[in-house]
Amino acid sequence: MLTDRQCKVLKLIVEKYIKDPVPVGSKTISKTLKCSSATVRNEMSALEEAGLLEKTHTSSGRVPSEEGYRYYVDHLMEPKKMTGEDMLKLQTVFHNQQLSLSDVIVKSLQVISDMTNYTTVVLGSTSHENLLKQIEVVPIDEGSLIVIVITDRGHVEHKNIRLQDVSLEEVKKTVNLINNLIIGTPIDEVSAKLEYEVKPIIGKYVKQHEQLYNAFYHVFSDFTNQEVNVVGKNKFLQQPEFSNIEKIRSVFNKLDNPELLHKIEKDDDNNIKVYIGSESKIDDDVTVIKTRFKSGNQEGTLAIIGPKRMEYDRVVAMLEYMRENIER
Amino acid sequence: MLTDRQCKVLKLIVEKYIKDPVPVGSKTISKTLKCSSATVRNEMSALEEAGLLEKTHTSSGRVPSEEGYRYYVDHLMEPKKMTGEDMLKLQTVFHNQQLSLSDVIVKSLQVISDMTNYTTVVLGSTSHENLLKQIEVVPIDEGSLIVIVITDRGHVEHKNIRLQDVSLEEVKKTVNLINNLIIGTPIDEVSAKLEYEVKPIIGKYVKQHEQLYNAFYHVFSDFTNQEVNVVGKNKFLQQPEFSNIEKIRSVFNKLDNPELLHKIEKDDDNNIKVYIGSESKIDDDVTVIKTRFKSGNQEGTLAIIGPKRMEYDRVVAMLEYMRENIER
DNA sequence: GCTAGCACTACTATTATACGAGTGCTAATT
DNA sequence: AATTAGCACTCGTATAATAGTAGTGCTAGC
Repeated sequence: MLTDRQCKVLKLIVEKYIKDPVPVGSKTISKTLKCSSATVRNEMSALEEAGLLEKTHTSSGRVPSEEGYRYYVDHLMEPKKMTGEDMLKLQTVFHNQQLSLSDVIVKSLQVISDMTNYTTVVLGSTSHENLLKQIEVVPIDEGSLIVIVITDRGHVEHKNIRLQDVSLEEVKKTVNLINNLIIGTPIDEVSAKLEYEVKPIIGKYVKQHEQLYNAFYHVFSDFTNQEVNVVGKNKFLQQPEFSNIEKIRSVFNKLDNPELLHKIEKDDDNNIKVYIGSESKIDDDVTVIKTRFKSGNQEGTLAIIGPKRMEYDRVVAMLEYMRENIER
Repeated sequence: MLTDRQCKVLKLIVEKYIKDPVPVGSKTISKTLKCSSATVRNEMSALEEAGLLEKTHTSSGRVPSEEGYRYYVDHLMEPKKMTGEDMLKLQTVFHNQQLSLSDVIVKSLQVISDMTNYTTVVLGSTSHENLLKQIEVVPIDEGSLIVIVITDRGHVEHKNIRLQDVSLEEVKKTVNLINNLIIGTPIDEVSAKLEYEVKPIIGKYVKQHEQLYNAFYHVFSDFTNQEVNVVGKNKFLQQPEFSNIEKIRSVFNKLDNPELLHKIEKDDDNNIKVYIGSESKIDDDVTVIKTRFKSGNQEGTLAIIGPKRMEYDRVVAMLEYMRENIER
C-alpha cells in the first residue's frame, strides 16, 4: 500500500510527464511538495520498487510505468469537469436539431479530435444486431442494377450488381420473395437463410434463379460486419512518442483493421474503460479510453485513442459528457 | 539538344536511382556504357549544366532533377509491357463476372497498390455530372427516417433525417412531388431547383412543409461533390524519401483533402498524364500519374501517387492496362 | 524520519580525426 | 577532336575523445 506522500509524488510525476514528456527529476517535485529532493528521491525509489515508476537510464528522472498510469487512473486521478470552452464547442454540435444522431456523433468526435489531438472512433452495432428491414432495387441500365439494403437500426448499404439476360420482372419477384421471407433476420444470418429457405423457392418460381441467387448472396455476405468510423488518425503524427515511422506504420495498420478494435469492446457495461499501453493491443505507447452508448435503437462504442501519455482526466470528462448527451 | 550518349547517361542514372535511391557516380555508369568514368563525368556535367541532373553536395554522385525526370518520361522511357505476374493478378480481378465495374476498379487498384507500394486513387464523376434518378424514403422509427438518393450513374447516398410531428403521408407526398418535378436534374443544381420550383408547391399541398423542405434541402446540399477513393495511403510510410514525419503529415493532409486531387483532373483527354514533383501540387517529392476512363455511363479518373522516384514505365503500363480493360 | 552533501553515472553536445566515394581539371593518348 | 589516365580536392559519414550536466544513490548528521 502506498503512503499518502507516495501517492502525491506519483500523481505529480504522472501529471508533469503528461504535460511535457521528459523524465521528471526529484528536484522538480520537491518544489511543489514541501520537502527536500532527497526525501523525494527516497519516495521515488520506493515507487520504482513497487513497479510504478521507471528510469530511462541509471541516472535520469523517472517516467510512469504502465502500472503507474494504471494506479493513477484507478486511484489518483480527480474527476475533472470540462472547461467552458470544450463544453461550448461540443454543445453547438449537440444542439443542432437538424442532425441525426449518427451525424451528431461523428461531428462531435471530429470536434474532440481537433481539441485534444487524439484519434476518435465510433463503432456502430454489428451485423449480428442489425435486422433486415427492407430491400430496394433500382435498375440503372441494361444489365446492371443497384440493390439497397436497409436495416431496422437505419444502417444502409448498397451494391451495384450485374445480371445477364434477367428481366426486371424476375428481379422484382425475387426481391418480393426475400422481403416476405426473411425480413427481421439478423444480417449476418441472411446468407444462410437465403441458401436454405429462399433458394429452393426461387428455384421453382423464378427463371435465371441461379444468377439472381448468387448476386443477392454476395450482397449480404459482403455486408459490413460493423460500421467503423475512425476520425483524426493523422493526429498521431503530432505526438512526440510517434516520431518513428515504423511505429506509425504499425499503429496505422492496426487502426485500419477494424477487427482489432472489436476486441476492445468485449465487455458491455456502461462504464468508461481505460486500456493502457499493452492493454490497448495496438501499441505499448497507446491508450484507448472507451464507453458504450445506447439511445433508442442505436447503440455502439465511442473510443478515444492517443498516446499512453494522455490527458486522462480531460478525455474521461469528454466521453462522459458525450455519452450523457447521446443518451437523451 | 542532347547527344545520343547524354541521353543514355541520363536514362541510366534515372533508372539506377529509381531502383536504389543513392546518388549515382560516374564509375557505375561507365561500367554499362563502353567508355571511361572521366568521359561519363564530362557528360554528367553537361547534363547538370542543362538542369537535368543535380548534386546533393559538391562531390557526390548525381541525382535526377525534376526536369531530368520530365525528360526521361517524355523522351527516354521505353513503353514497357506488363510482366506476366502483374498481369495475372489483375486479370483475376477483371475476369470476375460477379463484380460491378466500380468494385472491379477499387479491387484492382488495391492489387496495384500492393504490388507497387504506391497509393492509388479513383475519382468518380462529380455531382455536376450525376443526374437525380430516384428518391426513396424508409421510415425507421417514430420521427426518424432515411432518405436514399440514387443517381443515373448508380451513385447512391443516404441520410438519416429527423422530423417532428410529420406524418408519413406528408413525407410520401413530398417525395412524389420531388420525384415528379426534378428527376433528371444534375445533383449540384437540385438544391436550387428545390427552392425555386418545389418549395412554392409543397407550401400549398403539404402540411409541415417548412420542416420537410429543410430536411430535403440538406440531403442534397450535403451530397458528396465527387466520389473519391484513396487506396493504400500508408504505402507512403514505406518510401525512404518520406521518413520525415512532417513530410508525411503534409502529404496525408493533402490526400485527405480531395479538393486538391480535383485540380489534377482539369484536362480531360484520354491520355496518361504525368505530374512530377512540384507539378503534383502535393509535395516536391511526389509524382502523380493519371488517366481518365469512360465506360458506358460511368466515367472518372484513375491516379497512382508515389515518390518522384517512381517506376514510371511500370506504372504507365499498368494504368494503360486498367483503362483498356475498363473501357470494355 | 528528513535532509545536506558528495561521489558517481550515463546521456548530450562538441570537436578532432580518419576514411572514402565522388568530383573537376589537366595533360597525355588515340 | 574526342577520350582517358591521373591526381588534387571536397565533403559527408563514422569513430573516438572530451567536457558538461541533470540526475541518481548513499551516508552521515540534524
